[in-house]
Amino acid sequence: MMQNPDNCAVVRTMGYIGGKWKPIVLIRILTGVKVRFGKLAVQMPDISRKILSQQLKELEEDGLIIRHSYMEKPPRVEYELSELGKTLIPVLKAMHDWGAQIEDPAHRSVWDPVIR
Amino acid sequence: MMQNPDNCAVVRTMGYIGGKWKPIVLIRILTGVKVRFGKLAVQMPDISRKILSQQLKELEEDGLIIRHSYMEKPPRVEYELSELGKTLIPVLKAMHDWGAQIEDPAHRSVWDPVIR
DNA sequence: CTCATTAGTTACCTCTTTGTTACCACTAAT
DNA sequence: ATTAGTGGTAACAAAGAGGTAACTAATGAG
Repeated sequence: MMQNPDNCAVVRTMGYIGGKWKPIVLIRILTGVKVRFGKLAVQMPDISRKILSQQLKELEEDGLIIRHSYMEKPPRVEYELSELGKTLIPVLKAMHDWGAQIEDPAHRSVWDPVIR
Repeated sequence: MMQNPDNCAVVRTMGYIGGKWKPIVLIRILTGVKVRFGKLAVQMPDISRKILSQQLKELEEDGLIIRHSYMEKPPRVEYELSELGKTLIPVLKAMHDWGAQIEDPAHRSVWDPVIR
């Protein structure tokens, strides 16, 4: 009966999105359109490029996002949500809604223009 | 437009439940009944008592749970979900449902007998 | 008298996560 | 020749999370 955390569904979820930046990165990617690495980096100035690429790699290894690498010079890499990643949308939305309701910040959320 | 993570609703939510053990502890407490420290510790053998009391203190400081301390010897302390904590239930449920769906474990979830 | 009980706290240590800085390879444009 | 643009990586530093063992105090059991 959930003796160890590996059997706990919530812990499993945390294993996927529990990183410090994972949820934000996912939200930036779930717009549906493919996003380039550089664009993500500009949108999130507080996360260094190394950490960003590290988080993206982990998300890809976990099968939540898909990485498209076009062998061009200069390089072009695009990320998009996988089918598995899309199933996370309700979770991210619930987390967003709660955080938005706790303290009403004077800014437009990423969800508003995208998910409506 | 969400330049820094402090303005992001998802990051704010993670600040409340982002710890490794926070969601599990919350789920154990949300049964509605007051729970004693020792019972929680027994239910979650993988979390040390020190970390458990630390997480409980943080959850209390964040206003998610209420701590009832009866000045007895030996001490008796009971925890229950606060009103604010109850608003987290949909989030925890979403996280649970996703984790349960990813890989169907052969065990009964905490939700099943409690939330129906 | 001594031990067990309960819910911690404190000091000390390790392991993991996160962050900073510098650098690469290649092309096109200046 | 040099610079800008792209998507990174390697080496190192810092911060955070988590763990163990020892200690507290009043009462009741043996």
